[in-house]
Amino acid sequence: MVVMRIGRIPKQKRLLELANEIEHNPFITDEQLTKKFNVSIQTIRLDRMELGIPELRERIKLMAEKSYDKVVSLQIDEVIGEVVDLQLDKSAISIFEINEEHVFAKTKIARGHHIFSQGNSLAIAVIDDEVALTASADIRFVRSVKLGEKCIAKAYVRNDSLNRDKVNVDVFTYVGNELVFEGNFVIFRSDHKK
Amino acid sequence: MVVMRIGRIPKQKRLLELANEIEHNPFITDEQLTKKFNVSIQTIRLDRMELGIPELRERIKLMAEKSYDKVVSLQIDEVIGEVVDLQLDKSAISIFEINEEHVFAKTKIARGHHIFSQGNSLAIAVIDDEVALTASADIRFVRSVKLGEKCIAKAYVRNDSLNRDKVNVDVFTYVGNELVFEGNFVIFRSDHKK
DNA sequence: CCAAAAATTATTACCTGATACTAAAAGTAG
DNA sequence: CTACTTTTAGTATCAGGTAATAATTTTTGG
Repeated sequence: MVVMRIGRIPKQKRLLELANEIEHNPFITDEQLTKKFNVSIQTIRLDRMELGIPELRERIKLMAEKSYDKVVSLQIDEVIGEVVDLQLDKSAISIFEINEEHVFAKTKIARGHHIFSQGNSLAIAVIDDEVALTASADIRFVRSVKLGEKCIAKAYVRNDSLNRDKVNVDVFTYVGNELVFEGNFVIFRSDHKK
Repeated sequence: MVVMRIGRIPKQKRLLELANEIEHNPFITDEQLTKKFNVSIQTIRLDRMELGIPELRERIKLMAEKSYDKVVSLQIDEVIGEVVDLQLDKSAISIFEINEEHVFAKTKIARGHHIFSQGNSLAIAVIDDEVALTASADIRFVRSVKLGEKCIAKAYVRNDSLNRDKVNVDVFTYVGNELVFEGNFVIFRSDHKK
């Protein structure tokens, strides 16, 4: 068995530390790593091989590609959550999963505005109009939503409105069959073209 | 005056198209650009110089750094907007500037949920408690907010509440001295420790 | 203690996508 | 024709690597 003696840190430990170092500083070169670990550049490269960590240039390229995709997808998210059903001017359903970036670090409970955002953007999406803006809303958070839970929002357009420029949309959001949020949104529409 | 004859596109036009090409495909090499524009690689490089566009590797590095910063700052944003004044259990003020990612592409009007998010997170921040959650809210979007406008949200804790577990917070958001949003938030607090 | 195995270091050739610089050729205007 | 701009060509150099082969050092089993 291979057991390193004193004087230099053992290989296994170095591998762990190397992976860690690159993780939280992806912009470090092999050259700089040799100084950190007091080993030759070849050792660093063998280590990277073993760990399956690509070279600096590949790493930053991957990061850039990832963020580039994100920018594109950020412009796609006309709706917070994924619309699974849409009947214009009638009803709509969207699904939104709560993950780390949506919760309070301490409690792992979703921040209210994300739940609101899902409902609000669905209420906007269901309105078949060029320009639809939220005028006001009356909302209630029935119970808190936790990390990992899937929120299913259902929006219903109330057609009892007298005024054609204002539409009432009711939104109910569920986790499973438990109601977690409800809201009544008053939406302004620019001009109804149908 | 320099006016190019037929056969090749004029320099000024090429410069514009080059900037455009790199803008929406930052991962293109000078070599690939020579084929697109049918000029030598030196010309491409002179053009980049003139336009102040860095080389491929610099470009993707900048993108990666930007996204790396974003990941870090995403975890900092306990509050949407920048808190400029905070008197716990009394009042708070935050500033939030509307930029491209917050508006509808067509109209350049801010999506309602961002305005809501600023108000909601400020209402949470002003409550001096370990766990504070939004129970319900009654909100009104007074006028639409446009790209580039700075929203100043002011939150006031109403201390007329009988129930110590529920707190009412009023939020008024202004652009300049125009009211754009108002909301009354009912916040649940876990246990008041003072 | 000694030989085999493991780990590390050294060396060399090569790659991509550039910069920096010098020089020459081609096109264009007056 | 000539002054000027634009474009092309060529060379040297760089960073930050890959790939492969060999040599050296360290460790350990027995």
